[in-house]
Amino acid sequence: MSGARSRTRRAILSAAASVLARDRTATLPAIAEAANVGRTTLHRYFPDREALIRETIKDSAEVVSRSVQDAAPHEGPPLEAFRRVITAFVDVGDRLMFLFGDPRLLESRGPTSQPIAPGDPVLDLIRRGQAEGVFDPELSPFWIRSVVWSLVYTGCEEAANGNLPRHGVVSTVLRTLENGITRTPARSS
Amino acid sequence: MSGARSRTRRAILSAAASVLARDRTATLPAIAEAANVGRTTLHRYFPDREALIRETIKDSAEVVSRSVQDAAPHEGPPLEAFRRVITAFVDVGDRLMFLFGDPRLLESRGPTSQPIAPGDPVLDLIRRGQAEGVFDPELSPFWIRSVVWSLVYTGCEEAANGNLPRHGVVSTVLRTLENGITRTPARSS
DNA sequence: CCGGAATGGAACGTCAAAGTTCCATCTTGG
DNA sequence: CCAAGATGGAACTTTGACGTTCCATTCCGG
Repeated sequence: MSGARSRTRRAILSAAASVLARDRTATLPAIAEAANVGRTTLHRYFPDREALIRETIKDSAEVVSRSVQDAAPHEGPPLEAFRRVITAFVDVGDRLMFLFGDPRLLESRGPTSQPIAPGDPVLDLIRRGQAEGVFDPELSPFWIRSVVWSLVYTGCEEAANGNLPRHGVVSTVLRTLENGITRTPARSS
Repeated sequence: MSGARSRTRRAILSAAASVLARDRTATLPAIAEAANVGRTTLHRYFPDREALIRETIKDSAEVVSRSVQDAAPHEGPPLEAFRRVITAFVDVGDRLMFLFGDPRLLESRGPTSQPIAPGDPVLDLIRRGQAEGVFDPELSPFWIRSVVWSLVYTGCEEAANGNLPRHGVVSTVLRTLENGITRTPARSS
């Protein structure tokens, strides 16, 4: 694959994730325009809408997965690793909002498929945190993971709407995740 | 408006919220079938899709708002009132998932419109809780409200997917909201 | 500089959803 | 019981996205 093709393909996938994150009913022409390519070109790379969605999911999953791996979730104290992971998530907020914006997206593609992080390092991190007595052992690791996604998603949304400064997303999400919404009762860190 | 018309209208609005919550691209025939009415009847009540969506939002907002008011958020200790509100939210989970499932829904309808709870009692409750030293005063009330919606939504979703027992949603969401995901360090209740 | 690759635009056919009309049937209040 | 209202089904037109084809133009590596 030539350099041009590779570049065009990435541009389309990136634009698709971004546009579809905000409106999953976005038309193909709209996506093509966002990617600065003609509608014809889009069809040349992805025969139909279904293929585009499928490839965009795959690509976004890879981007997110790589971002998480770079955060080295299995190294260091759980809370610190956790902070790195959250930061990584926020950095790829667009892809995350695309992947989790549509509840049906991740279900409808293959049974028990785990598009995000095969062998999910985040789940491992959560379990490790519980084993070391840092995370609440009474909450299911799956629930905790859902909460993490949910709050990161909400943080990105608030930032997108201007209700929260970009740089404040990570700290706000982290504070909420660690303490909930109640006043912090001077805990032994 | 006769009794029959009123009943049919409610059935359509309820079905629309339920179906659209799971798939916002659902067709009108699908909604009509879910409401047990003919497609013709649906068009008789709502001229076009736009009108149906608009009225469904309005109706769902009223249902949620009434549910919150019944929870008496301004009475009693903030934490207890808060528990009642969360329970009320989960009870109308279908409507909530419809209202917040699409980020564009609440933005695109009227500028600065606050379809949910005009004069929002939930915000008042949050502010009261902060004033009384129960809720974290460093988090924005708007952020806290978003977190509440987000976690209730996630809880309903997990329940819908069978990952969480119906009756456990409220307690799990509450525990997470109050403590976050970290181990609870024997706090003075 | 050149030839193939890549792109964009225009035009066309296809198709499903949306919206409309008409009429037969059923329900219901008086 | 009866008439007005409410409903459902069938058939039709319209609309817009989708997918395809063809060709002119631009880009880029050799």
